[in-house]
Amino acid sequence: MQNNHPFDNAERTGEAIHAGQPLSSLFLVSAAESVTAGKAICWEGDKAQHLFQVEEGVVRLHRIIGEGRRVITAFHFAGDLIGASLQKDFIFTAEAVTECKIRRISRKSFHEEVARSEALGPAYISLLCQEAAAANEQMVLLSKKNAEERLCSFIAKLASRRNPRPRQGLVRVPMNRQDIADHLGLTIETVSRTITKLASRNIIIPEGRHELRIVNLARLIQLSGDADDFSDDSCHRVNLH
Amino acid sequence: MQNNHPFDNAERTGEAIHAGQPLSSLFLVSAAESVTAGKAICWEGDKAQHLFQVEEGVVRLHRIIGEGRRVITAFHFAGDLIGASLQKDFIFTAEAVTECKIRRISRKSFHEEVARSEALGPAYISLLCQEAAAANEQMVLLSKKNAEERLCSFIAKLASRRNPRPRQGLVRVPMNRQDIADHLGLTIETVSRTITKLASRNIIIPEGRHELRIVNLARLIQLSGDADDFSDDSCHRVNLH
DNA sequence: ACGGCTCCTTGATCTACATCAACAAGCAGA
DNA sequence: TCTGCTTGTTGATGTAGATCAAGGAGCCGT
Repeated sequence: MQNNHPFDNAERTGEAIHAGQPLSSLFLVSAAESVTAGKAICWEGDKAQHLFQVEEGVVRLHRIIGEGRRVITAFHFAGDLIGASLQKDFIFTAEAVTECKIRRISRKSFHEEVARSEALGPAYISLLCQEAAAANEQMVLLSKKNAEERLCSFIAKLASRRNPRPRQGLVRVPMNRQDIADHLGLTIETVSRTITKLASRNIIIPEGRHELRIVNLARLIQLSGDADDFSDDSCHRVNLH
Repeated sequence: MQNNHPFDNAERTGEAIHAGQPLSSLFLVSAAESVTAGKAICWEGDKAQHLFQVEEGVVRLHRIIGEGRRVITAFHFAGDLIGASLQKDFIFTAEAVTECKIRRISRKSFHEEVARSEALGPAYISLLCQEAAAANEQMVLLSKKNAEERLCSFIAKLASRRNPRPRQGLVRVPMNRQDIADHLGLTIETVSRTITKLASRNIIIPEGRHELRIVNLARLIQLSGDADDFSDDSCHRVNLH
């Protein structure tokens, strides 16, 4: 669909993703399923009978509210679980951003296995806590950051993730502008303009639609607005208030 | 501080809050502590050595990002736990909105007890899932709802919660306008104007600073924009896209 | 290599909400 | 009851980002 280089977009995993993640082993009992880019994996409102693991590729989770407003609450990459924090129904629709390989396990056996094993319970809880922390970050972003800060936060997060191409500051951006916009609470035009502006300031260089070269990571992080940064004039403004 | 009628603001609980919530029992070993309105219970960045339970009153969780921008990620009411979804450090500052009574338990014993008991594990996981769902709702609100929808969502949620005054549609609003603004990603002025507008349309009637009479709950919910509402013309617009 | 897609960029204009600025309403303390 | 302080309301104006509109760039199938 929007995926021109399936092999480039797909994040390689091998069995690497199953190394540090005890929960991953649960998914190995089932065969990997291929999902074409753009296709749904599960639907908001359906009974959440399975959990999924992304083995290869990128997945977006979204919700629609009246009049076709779409919110992408999260992207999931190779190794990530989908549906861990659900109780009954899916509260999001999951769709493949790129060509994906996923595995699934029934919610029932998942919980049985977690109950059975010593190690799995803590791993599961830890995962839920990480999701909570991510959700918190996103709330802060959506609540108080401006367009530039949102983009910088997003790009910095993409860059910090083990990217499949370890080449000099080159970050893969598997999702299209509309996905980014719907994740950051902006429009496609604002995303585009902001990227252009960051490029003109020589912080990043777009290389095609799906790659960004990070020229100045330190500045990018600074501009992301999570600032433990009291180096410049921001101090003064704090004191003013 | 901003609490003029301490007895009215405080949510009564007795032992009622410990009924349906297995995790609550863990907190009964410690004595209840009183917290004056406006005082902090824990600080962002500190080691999260305790979990808290609100026994009486209302607590706000917030984070500050550069230049004094404050985001209130959640309010917690009688019966709610604070810090359940943390791993190491507090990622928020918790402050009493009203005069509060809280109990605490060390993170260590909490996890020991959860590991020990059959019933506690699932209750804990269930709590984490509920928090995740709430965080998702908030992301949608902050990402795509306009000021009116945000206010209506907020008021409807307040109303749906067992309010201490069961009188005809009268909802207590313990927090001040600034708190509401920082929770909804708006300014104090916009909150004020939007309430005035809803009042002029006879959907709510403000009674003093800390109470709202809900005149038309159905309309309020409609306006909150979570619309499973395909009754009116919204259908057409969906089809257009 | 040529239409015909879809996705992206750029420019012009509009608008919801923020910001700035009074002022009013409560309440607290003398 | 008056005085002062904090919180909330209302109005005037400004602006970041949305919306509207028009190309341009990359990719696909033929």
